[in-house]
Amino acid sequence: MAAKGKSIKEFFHNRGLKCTPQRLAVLSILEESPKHLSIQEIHRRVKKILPDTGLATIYRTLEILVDLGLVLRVHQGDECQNYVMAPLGHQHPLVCTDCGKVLDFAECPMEDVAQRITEQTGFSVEKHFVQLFGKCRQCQAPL
Amino acid sequence: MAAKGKSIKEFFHNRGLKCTPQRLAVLSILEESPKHLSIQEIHRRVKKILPDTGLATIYRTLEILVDLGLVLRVHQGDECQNYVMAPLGHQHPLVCTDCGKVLDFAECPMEDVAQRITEQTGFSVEKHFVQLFGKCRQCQAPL
DNA sequence: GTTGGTGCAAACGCTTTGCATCCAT
DNA sequence: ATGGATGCAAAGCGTTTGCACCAAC
Repeated sequence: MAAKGKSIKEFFHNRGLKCTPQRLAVLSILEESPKHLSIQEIHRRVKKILPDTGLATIYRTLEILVDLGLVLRVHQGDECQNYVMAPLGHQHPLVCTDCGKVLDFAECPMEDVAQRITEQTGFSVEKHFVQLFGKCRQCQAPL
Repeated sequence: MAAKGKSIKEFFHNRGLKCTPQRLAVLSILEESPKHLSIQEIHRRVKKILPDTGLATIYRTLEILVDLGLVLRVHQGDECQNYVMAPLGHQHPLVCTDCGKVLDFAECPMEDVAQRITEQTGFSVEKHFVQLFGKCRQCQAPL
């Protein structure tokens, strides 16, 4: 996180994109949030830092960040517009259904499964989408 | 599928719901489709059988069918309003990104993973959402 | 005969778009 | 300086809702 400022800037520049305060704000908000956020919530938080930010900018920014692979879109039942920072390696979200917090787990059993599916059905698996839901340690604890 | 007509009817009645031609039409369309369908596509097909069917009915019907667990909502990238018949046992969809066809695979490695996650993090996994994407045998074949 | 279901059309709300302005480079 | 990014407001469009009528029970 320390040298992130510079590398992010380069990251944008290398792709012919500008590094704007709005984009940095969205990134920093997602980075600091343990749970996925809705577009509305992201907008609300960005406006605390940059009060004039329009909702359209949030939409445009998130689209770019998802394209860049920095941010992940999370689908949960009816809720299809939630976003989290993309984990660095290959990981999957572990979403707490109580508090909405998101952990990650790196272990991925899908490679093996994919292999077997290809052998059995001829279907070649190219990607997978996995999300786990449950209760985090705190939310399990009696209050 | 033979004695389905009667059991479906009872299925609705047992829940205080009526068994209408529109609901049966949606079910039969989903049953006969190997791939998931969008709301618009379902509407189009229902109208071939019942020309006066309104779009609102499709929305209302799908919501009920999903609640009943008969139908599954599929999320694929930006497309969040696609529906397939729910597989009977515990299965996961295998979606072909070319033709949209959906196969199922019953093998589920998640139980083991869930166990290990609980041991390592204290997070208790209650459910999981898994979708695989790739190319089915036909779509891999050279044309 | 009841009551839930349907069709229609209007309302709604989220998302996208056009355009003038601004600012990162 | 200049082209991409932003803010604003309007347009667009998928989804939901209200209500009168209809049909399953």
